[in-house]
Amino acid sequence: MAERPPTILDVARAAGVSKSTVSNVVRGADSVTDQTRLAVTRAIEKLGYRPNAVARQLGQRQTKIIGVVVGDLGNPFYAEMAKLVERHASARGYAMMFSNTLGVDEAEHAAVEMLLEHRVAGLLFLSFSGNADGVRRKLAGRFPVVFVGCSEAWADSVVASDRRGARLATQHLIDLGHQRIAYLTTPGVEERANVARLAGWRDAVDAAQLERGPVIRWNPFETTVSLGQETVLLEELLSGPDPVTAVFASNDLAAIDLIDFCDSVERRVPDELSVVGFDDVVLAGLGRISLTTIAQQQDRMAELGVAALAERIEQRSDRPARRRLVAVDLVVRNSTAPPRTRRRLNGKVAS
Amino acid sequence: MAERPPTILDVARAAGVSKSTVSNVVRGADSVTDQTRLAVTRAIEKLGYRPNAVARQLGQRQTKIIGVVVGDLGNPFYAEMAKLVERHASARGYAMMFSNTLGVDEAEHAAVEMLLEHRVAGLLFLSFSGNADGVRRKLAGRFPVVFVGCSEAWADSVVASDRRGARLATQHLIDLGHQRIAYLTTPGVEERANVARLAGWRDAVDAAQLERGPVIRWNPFETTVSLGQETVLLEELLSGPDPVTAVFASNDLAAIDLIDFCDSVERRVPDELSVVGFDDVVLAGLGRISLTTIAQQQDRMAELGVAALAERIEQRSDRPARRRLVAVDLVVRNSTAPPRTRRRLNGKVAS
DNA sequence: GTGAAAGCGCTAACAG
DNA sequence: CTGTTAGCGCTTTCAC
Repeated sequence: MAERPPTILDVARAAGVSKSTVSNVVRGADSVTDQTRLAVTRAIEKLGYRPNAVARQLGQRQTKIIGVVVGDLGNPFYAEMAKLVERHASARGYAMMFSNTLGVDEAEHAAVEMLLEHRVAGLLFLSFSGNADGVRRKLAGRFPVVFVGCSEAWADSVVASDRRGARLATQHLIDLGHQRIAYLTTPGVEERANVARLAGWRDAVDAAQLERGPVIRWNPFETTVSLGQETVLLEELLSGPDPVTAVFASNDLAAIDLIDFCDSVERRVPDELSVVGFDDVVLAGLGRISLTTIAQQQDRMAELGVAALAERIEQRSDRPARRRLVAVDLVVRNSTAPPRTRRRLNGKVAS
Repeated sequence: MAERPPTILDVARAAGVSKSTVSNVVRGADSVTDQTRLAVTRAIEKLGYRPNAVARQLGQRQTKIIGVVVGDLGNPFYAEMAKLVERHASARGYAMMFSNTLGVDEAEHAAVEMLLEHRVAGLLFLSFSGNADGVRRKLAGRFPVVFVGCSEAWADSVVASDRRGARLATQHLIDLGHQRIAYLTTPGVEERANVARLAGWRDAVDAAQLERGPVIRWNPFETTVSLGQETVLLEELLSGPDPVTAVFASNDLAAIDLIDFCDSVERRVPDELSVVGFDDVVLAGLGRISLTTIAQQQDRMAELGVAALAERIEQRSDRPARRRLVAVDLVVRNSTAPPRTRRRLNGKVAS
């Protein structure tokens, strides 16, 4: 199959002009007579010529590809993000190469390396393993890089106002009357985001002069959790003499897993436990889940991220790294309610 | 920033050998003395040389990139599929370029064109717009193509046993005692798959000598559905004198939307309506959703798809297109139950 | 406006 | 084993 595809030279011959002329019309240069342009165009049609991007890239010493590294495409938040980034990038004429790192440091390293070998014009990180000094050294200051939804001091980034969102979420619980509010995180949550959200939770709890509830690390496959050094049963934390009545989870998936757990031990949400998440993944809006959460403006973030990267690529400016914060919104649904009530807020809040 | 990166020539000079020798060690050719290999390796380290994949591709007239076209990365089923494909492809040394077509014909066309310009080694479709004759003509028989989770007669494909799965699902409902079983589909379901699943539903209903229930086309944003030419309220279909007691939905998302709808009109699932889906997306397994469904072996499909594509790419054989069927399994959860035997009064919905 | 010629960084025979 | 020599398909000066 596949006898070699026609080249610019074949077109030139067929149209009776030179290589360069064909090149000029293909690239839409203005300095071409309508007549020759027509002749060339016809030859292109006739031969079914398709420009070879690889050759172009080599000639220009520059590609129109942006490399996207993402931890887990299976996570709906990232999948959505990837899709949006693709949209904005392709609107600007960039193609994308993807690399899924599964959150493994090594894989991330290899992914970056592969992308660089392909001479992508820039790198967009949708997630970044904390421990990646090697990557920083390789890239910092020499290569267009932008972080979206995560951030590193050495490059541009676009992030949601994590801390503010966490404050919002926690304040919502406080407003409902909760006194003992826990913070819960799971593996697979971006570490920086985690830290910021924890801080926001602390801000709100402290500002209300409440005692801080426990900070829980939970692996959803298990029934125990880590509390500092200790390991205790998750179930016990939620009951006991002075039970937690509300939990702010570091992201929606964690929140949903928690709700699932509550269902399994017949602890009712929100009657007996209020839960709020972070991200507002599609899932959270389903009637059966109806999770109160903090919504990130994903499309806006993708847009800004791609714009920042494009700027770095096209202007090669050396301005210092810039960090853009994108606002977040509290979305109240049915996973939160005042503590220990029989009554329940009925009716869904759509927005 | 970025003074040009070192080339193979710089390395050659630094190591005191020729270009080709460097090339030989970079590609891991065996015909190199340990001594020169060492010298070259050191020079590479020292200069921070990174092979230029673009140049290699041009030289070899062949890339190690596979182009993946997908309709909607936001759909968890596709996102998962994309991730798995990436895994298997990168295990075989292929990089991936993605293109999200949003299900738009035109975008799909453009995506294919862009991927071809980049001279991807092969194309893997995760979804394919029915109307794409142009694409077929462009590709059929001349270019390595494989369809995964969808299929076209003119290329290799790997699909789940849609028809068999649909039979399984429907039979499950029949076994539970349902007599009036509807088939429901929504936009965004692959047309081929839809047809096959519809056929499987028909098979089972007919084999059980039941009257065929309605075939419903529903756009989840609306409260009405299409029934052949007619448009009726979805709610009416489910109540009325001879109500549907079970629905086989063409995929999980449709099923979940239906359940959501039922919740909103207080029609209880599974007590008053049994629902089964298709795909077994992660979502379906959540306690609160607990959807009975047909599980596809996504990882297996991704693996076979990538393998088939790799074979086409590497062997350039002209064997006829092959279609592989991957088995599916019924996963019974809590969205299905025996029908309630009592009859309803016209127009009155029991509370 | 159009053509000629010199790369881009690497691979791939083929000599030595 | 290593070096020499052509390309790969296109871009990009720079003459004409």
